[in-house]
Amino acid sequence: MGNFKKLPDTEFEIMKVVWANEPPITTNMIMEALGNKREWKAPTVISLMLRLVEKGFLRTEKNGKERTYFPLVDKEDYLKFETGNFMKLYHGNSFLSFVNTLYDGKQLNDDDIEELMKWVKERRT
Amino acid sequence: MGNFKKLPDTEFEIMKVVWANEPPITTNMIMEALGNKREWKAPTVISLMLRLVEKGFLRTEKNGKERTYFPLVDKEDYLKFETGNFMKLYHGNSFLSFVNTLYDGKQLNDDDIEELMKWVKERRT
DNA sequence: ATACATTTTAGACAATTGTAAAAAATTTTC
DNA sequence: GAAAATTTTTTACAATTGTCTAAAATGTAT
Repeated sequence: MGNFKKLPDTEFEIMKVVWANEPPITTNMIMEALGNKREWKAPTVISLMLRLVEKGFLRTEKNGKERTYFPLVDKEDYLKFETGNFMKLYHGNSFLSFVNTLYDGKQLNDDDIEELMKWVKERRT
Repeated sequence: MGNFKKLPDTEFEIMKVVWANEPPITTNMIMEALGNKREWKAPTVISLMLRLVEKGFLRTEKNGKERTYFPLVDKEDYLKFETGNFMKLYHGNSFLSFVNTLYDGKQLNDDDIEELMKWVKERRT
């Protein structure tokens, strides 16, 4: 669980692929998954994975010439961390400030609110 | 209006103080406002302000030995930008993903939800 | 075994960020 | 108006991030 440090964008992007796939993860999985988004050369990917290992987000094993990776951090836990961070930093932990900003920025539509109402009702059982 | 680039933490911290005060802003205002949080030397603050000028977030004037600064970007606009960014990057723009994460992380309590309901009702006039 | 293909390692480099010492400019005070 | 005080300018430097080239390691096909 918690007590992370924020990941740089590229490392987080790698983690998203890691979380979306069944371990063991290979460099190739990453490169294929990001194929069109990122035109990374193999050493780029490998060096990012290495940094993630150093930071404790992945562990790695060597099998023959290949290297495989396994996540050590849960997506949910990391998202909680980032989300809490964000709320504190940009909205002083005010949920309403967040909602208003989203709404003003037209990122929150009636469907979202509908869904939300459902969520609230369910939660109130 | 929009089209910003994300500010580094320290620069954003400066901007928060800028936004919270009536311009013209001086280096001293910043240093006092952050006094306990940040033990910055004067040149540190000045160099951060300079970077903000270069990035188009502030403009500056020289009056005698002092220099004063004025915001060129609205807090609301910048928050919209950061918030949109965040939602895309960490929640794939799903409001429910966000709410669930907050809730699981115990950053969202019943009062928040109460407030939110009020907000929704008002908005529906 | 040899040459080829694939993957990793090592090392590097420029841009950005966080921070400030030393030097210069300007104002205040005696 | 010279010395002291304040503020800015210049310059710098280490850590981090984004990216890769060249070299080494290992596996595969002949």
